[in-house]
Amino acid sequence: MSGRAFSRSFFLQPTVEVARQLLGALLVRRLRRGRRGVRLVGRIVEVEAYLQGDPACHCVRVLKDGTCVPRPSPRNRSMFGPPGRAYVYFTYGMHHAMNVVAQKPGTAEGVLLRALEPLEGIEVMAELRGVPVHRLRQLASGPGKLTQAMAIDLDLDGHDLSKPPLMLLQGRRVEPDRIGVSGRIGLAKAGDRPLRFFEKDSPFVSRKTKS
DNA sequence: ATTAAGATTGGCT
DNA sequence: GCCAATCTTAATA
Repeated sequence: MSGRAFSRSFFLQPTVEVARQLLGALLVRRLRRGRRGVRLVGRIVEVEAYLQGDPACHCVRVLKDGTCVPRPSPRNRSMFGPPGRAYVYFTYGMHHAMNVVAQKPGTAEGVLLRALEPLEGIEVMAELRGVPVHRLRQLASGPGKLTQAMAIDLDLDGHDLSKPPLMLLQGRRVEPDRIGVSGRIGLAKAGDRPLRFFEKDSPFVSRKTKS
């Protein structure tokens, strides 16, 4: 199960295209467990794109007249940085979520990783999640579950995803007719835009698909 | 300084 | 389906 990192130019494509093409890619986490090293691998099956001029994006401020302006802040600074890095944030007082940063520095767009198909290191993932090993579908079917299963937290904010201990590698491509599209989940604003992409057949995607 | 909302999850009805 | 948990961030004063 090898695979190579994505090129810089990959992340400079339109972010929606980056999102679609990240389906099928592998997220690989190297962890130290006591004296041993462990490798956790998941295949990306669900993502959402967050764009400039998008009221739902953390990097945008919505003015009274409805216009959106970039809003750099300590939390979202990774999104304004180089592409191919991680933007990890903490929310609801208990969950982390991870994005892959796209576009050149200064342009804050990214792809939220929402669900993985667990492939390797499943026992460790289950332990990190606090669920029985056989409950495969509960391991990473949601942005908060995914980060918990892969031991991703704020320490990895800004991390270059072409290097250990957290890598994004090319996998087998998901054919366009196998990709489902819907509105994004859990948003107060702009939830209607078709910016969520998922593998239609996968039992590992998160739940409610509004649309 | 104060406060409201949040790219969620899990448990309960 | 509904709601509490939990606390940081960002907006408002």
